[in-house]
Amino acid sequence: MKRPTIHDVAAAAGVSRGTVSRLLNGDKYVSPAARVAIERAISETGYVVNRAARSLVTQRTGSVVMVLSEPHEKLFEDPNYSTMIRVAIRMLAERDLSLVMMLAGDESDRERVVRYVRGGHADGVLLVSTHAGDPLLDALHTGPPAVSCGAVIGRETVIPYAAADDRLGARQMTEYFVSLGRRRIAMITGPMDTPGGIQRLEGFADVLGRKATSKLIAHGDWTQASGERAMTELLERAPDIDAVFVASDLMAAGALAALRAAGRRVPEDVAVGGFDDSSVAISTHPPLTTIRQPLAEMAQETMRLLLALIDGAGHVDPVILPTELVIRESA
Amino acid sequence: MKRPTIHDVAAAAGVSRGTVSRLLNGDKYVSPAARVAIERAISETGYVVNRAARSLVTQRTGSVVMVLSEPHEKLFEDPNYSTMIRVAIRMLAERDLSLVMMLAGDESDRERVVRYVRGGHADGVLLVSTHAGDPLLDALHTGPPAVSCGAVIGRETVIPYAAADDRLGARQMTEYFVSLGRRRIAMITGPMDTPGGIQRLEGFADVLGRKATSKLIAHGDWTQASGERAMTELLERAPDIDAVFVASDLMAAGALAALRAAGRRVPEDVAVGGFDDSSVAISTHPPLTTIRQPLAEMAQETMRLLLALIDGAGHVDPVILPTELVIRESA
DNA sequence: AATACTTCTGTGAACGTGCACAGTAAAGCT
DNA sequence: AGCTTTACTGTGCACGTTCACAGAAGTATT
Repeated sequence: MKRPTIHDVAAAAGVSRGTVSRLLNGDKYVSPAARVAIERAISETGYVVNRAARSLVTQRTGSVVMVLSEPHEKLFEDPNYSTMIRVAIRMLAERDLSLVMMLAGDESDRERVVRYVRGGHADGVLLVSTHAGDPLLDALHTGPPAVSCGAVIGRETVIPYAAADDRLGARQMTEYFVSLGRRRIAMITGPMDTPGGIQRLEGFADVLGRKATSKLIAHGDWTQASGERAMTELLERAPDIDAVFVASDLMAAGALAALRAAGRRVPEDVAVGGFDDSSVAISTHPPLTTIRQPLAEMAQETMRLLLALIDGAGHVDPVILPTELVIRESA
Repeated sequence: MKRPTIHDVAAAAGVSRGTVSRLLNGDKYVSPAARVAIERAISETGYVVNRAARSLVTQRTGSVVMVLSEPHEKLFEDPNYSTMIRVAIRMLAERDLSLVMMLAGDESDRERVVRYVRGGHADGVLLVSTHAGDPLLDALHTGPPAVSCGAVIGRETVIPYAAADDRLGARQMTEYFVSLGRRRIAMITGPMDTPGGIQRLEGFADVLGRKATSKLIAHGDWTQASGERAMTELLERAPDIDAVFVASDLMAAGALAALRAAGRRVPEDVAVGGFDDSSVAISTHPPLTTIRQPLAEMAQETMRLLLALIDGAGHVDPVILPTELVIRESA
């Protein structure tokens, strides 16, 4: 059996297509009598508007595409995405928009994304974890509005974003270490081509000044294994470390393992601070003292920016949200 | 500037729409000369086919919808989803299909999903973590093909699925405990309206027979907190427990915390076994001995089933994949 | 030489919708 | 009474594509 069209509804309600269309699109100028007749006809026939036909004439698609730019292997290690996805679906659904997901891990992926967006298949683009200098960015310059959750390095003024105040968070943790009387404070950073990588290090340096020597700084790539590696390295370079600020909880979990292997007690010998307040923070032993990022709000604000742009706002300002120190047992 | 249409391409190549359309849709009967002319015209104009227009006539949408049926709060605690999403995007992209995400946490969500699917906006439906008796299921009976990652209780014969052999996995872990000489083996299950909840308990009982008394069984809801609660409960009921099989790694992390709080050493006093081999398994202390589920393969097989059905296969058989014991330090 | 087949091409119709426009009837105003 | 305004309704066209069909040109078969 064929799906009912707007024609069928109109016939059942004894009006014309135009009137049904007006009701559907929230136009005024529909008489109360027509309104009830149409509403009844819709529920009787089980009519659902055909998005394809609508898109064809309105030049809008009713969907937003979320582009995940992580290389494939380590995609989704970060619980960050989950929140973003959930919030995006939710806020889009309210406006009857749907969320399409695409990967942009390698060149062919990126090409596909560009074709998709250029082809006018999305009303908006939601960038997640896009790295500096991603070739995608140039291609996206034209086309529907794009926003990012977390700043895109080098495009801060071009691509609106909502992000946590990474630098503030790093300062909060470092100051906390100082207040505890720790003297030799090290840091494990994220990749230096990500905002979190750069700004958390900046916050660390803000507090420690010249005491933040390169000997006390090691780099990771957000993975647990890299955290473990970096910690081992730090312990070799500076065995007298009494605190370490790790730029993510997952890496901190790795650092804990390395410290345990080296026979250091946490927090007695070495205080450990994480970042994110993700679910791993409470599954480690000891539970991690960390910096809470307001993930849900970040996602919400990102979506707010995108929706505003889709609605025709010419310009929107980035949003920076405060972080918060969460004290548990690792420091 | 307007986007080029198939007309523009045809004009640029000096042929008619029909010929371009034939080339695009892989039809034979396109002369070599026309072929090169069209291909050149496409790349010169930057033409991208308009999916809405195509959908309108083909009655296909070029997209598959993934329906996440978790209640909102605890959505995505499970890394399971991430793999499924990644694999789905990947396999769909190969066929130029896109993935749309929808939530079905509450009644209004479900209604939206039904409208969407009934409205013909998806060529296939991908169910994830759908609970027994979900009202969505009846509504989905008609419409495009639907499959599930993990069995849907009560619909095993109606909705094809790919899943891990939960029962086998549970047997593997329980037998391992027995082989270690453990005598008082307890279990923390998942919710009893999920396949993982039911079948992992069945496997446990398969091995222990009447020794699996209700005193030694507690129920959780997959969350870490519930694992901790259940463990505490078990310790009260049966203080002489020397092993516990926990139906998920996340709950096992909770159980570890409870054991630590009770002063039991792991694995010396109590051996702990998890299930999933998710990322938390290596971030706990001690790292969890667990049952590996082949998540990626499960996702792949699920997609294979769905794609086969979309291609017109009338019937496909469920796929059950073997699990594997991963020995770490908790048992 | 006539016929049939193969390979290729162009054309018109249809898919279901929104929108501009024309039109109607009633009410309000001068 | 005539004119303008308001509230509402119906109609034709366009959106960009695929598909069925008709037909042309060349080749093989009788």
